[in-house]
Amino acid sequence: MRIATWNVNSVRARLPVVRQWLQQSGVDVLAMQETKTLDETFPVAEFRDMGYDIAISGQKTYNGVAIASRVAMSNPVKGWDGRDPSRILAVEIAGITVIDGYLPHGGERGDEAFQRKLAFFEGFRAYLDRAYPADRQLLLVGDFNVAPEPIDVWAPEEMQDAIGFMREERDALEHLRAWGFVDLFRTFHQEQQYTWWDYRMNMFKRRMGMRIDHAWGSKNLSVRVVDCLVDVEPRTWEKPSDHTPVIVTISS
DNA sequence: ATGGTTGTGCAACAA
Repeated sequence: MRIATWNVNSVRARLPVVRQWLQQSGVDVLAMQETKTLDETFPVAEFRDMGYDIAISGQKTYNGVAIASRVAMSNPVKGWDGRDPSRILAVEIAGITVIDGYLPHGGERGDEAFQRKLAFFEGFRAYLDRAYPADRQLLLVGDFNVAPEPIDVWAPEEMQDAIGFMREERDALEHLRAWGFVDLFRTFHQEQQYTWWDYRMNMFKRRMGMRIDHAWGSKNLSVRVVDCLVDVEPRTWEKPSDHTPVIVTISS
């Protein structure tokens, strides 16, 4: 089974690109972030036509998460403790709990949103401690808006104040990971690889990006994972998202 | 220091 995560930056604006990628990749599950639309205006029929059932937790204009699956999916849970329903969506698929997360961007140091970002990571970790036993088969995927290590950004020395690579953000990310997750991409690949490139300043063409989209497995899930890779291709297409998909392959 | 781009929705904000 293959499960992917992709910040699509508006599911309606991105429909042609998402359709093309789903058809050529043939992944079983796609967790999306920044769908930017209400559940009522989500293009459900378009996903059904491609053979995918859909779980949605959206809002107008901002945020929004959704999971498309062509294998049986059950027990959708929006948010954590009822909070942030447009950022967190969990479902059960083949005995695996898949959590789709769009973690806060946070802005610059000193912005109100920056402290809220750090508090989100702390609070969400505490929620995972309460909600899930450590032996659970758990897959946490999504746009975490933080790059973990120097290799995951294009200029680590000059980026100490860059959104997504500040010391406080990296510490918050590591604290969340320490629930018991394994960074699946880094387990299988040691090379530099980004998942997001700013639309501005030709950052993609200049190969200046960050690895801020992640797939993390609990111990008991990670032993079943046989690969995790980044598919850069859809970032080269017309009208792309600024992010590109990460794919996890799990042995049956 | 600012600007650069994209999406939503039609001005301004978020990323």
